[in-house]
Amino acid sequence: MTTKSIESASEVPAEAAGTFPVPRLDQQLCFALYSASGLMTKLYRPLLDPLGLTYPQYLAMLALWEHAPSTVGALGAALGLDSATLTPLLKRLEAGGLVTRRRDAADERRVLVEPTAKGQALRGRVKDVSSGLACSMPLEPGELKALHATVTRLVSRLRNATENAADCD
Amino acid sequence: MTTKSIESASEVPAEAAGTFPVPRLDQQLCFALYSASGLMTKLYRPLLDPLGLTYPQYLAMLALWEHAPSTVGALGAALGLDSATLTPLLKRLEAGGLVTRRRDAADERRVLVEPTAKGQALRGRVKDVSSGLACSMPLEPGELKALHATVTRLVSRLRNATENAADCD
DNA sequence: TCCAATTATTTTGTGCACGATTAGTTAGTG
DNA sequence: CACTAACTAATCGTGCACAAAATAATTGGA
Repeated sequence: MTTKSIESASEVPAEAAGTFPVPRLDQQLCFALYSASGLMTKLYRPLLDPLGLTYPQYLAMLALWEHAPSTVGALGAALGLDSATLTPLLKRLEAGGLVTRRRDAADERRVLVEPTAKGQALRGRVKDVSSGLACSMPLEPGELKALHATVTRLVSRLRNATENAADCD
Repeated sequence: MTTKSIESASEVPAEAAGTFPVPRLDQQLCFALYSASGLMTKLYRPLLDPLGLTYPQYLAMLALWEHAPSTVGALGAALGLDSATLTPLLKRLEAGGLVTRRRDAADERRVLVEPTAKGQALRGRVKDVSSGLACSMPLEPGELKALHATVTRLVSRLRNATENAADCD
């Protein structure tokens, strides 16, 4: 593992104050998560393409299949997305005939989103996505479960951290 | 709320009658990784803003501090990014005076990227980013280390899976 | 020498994501 | 009855990401 000492050999001309110990890319958890997320999206792409969905659109449909009708705000809270991201995404889903968007009669500020019949029909084809993916998951079941639990815990705590936004400055 | 919290460890029989058992959002590892990655980026933002860096730009600088000069292709391999993504990103770093881009004299096809003095100077201020972040990391050290190891293994295997692209169809 | 294949970068088009801003609705106050 | 405050969604500008096509230089033959 120790591939050190090649780095400082010649190319970097040794700053006056000396080179600071910068965190290495492969030691950063954030980079590992960033890479894993990107690769998962790439893994989903060929499965979602025939369904006419992008990965975030797939997540939105999952949330709507679980609970509908749903307001844009509630959907954003479930997915961790801003309304500025969600609105155009939902408009594309609406353009594809998968969801409907309508003002809530009781509170005209809200917009209710709901799968159409076509959107519901997509539900059956999603099983193939999950099963096709499970077979590509290159971890043992127990390991995978533990990973999911840990990441979920991390997410729930990061949510607090980013909300408070001034924990330790 | 308590709709059957069993994950149905084997296959799904219920072909008929309407609603198919769609995977729940909070049971999806991919969604957990997606959320974690997004939240990490959000957590970094206030720390990187004063440095004039976005999160992907920060990753690129980390890679360049480790090894420079570097070709665009090598950088893309290290970060898992396409050159079509990297080129405009590097141009913005160049516009900010943090890196230089020049053709390789030995092989005019390549473009070499290297931090400027200003880019090197940023190195010292990055320590604050790491330390500021470590304090917000809401996991125990051991747990964090295990998580990093598992995600790293997942990433390396996903890389193969996405390259081969036809493991189990 | 010239031409085809290879390699690397850039461009184009589509979509995701966020911060900041704007507009409209609802509710609470004087 | 305005008038204000809080809330919801939409809009604008910037930046990230990828696939596919276009561009450019190098290399390897015939």
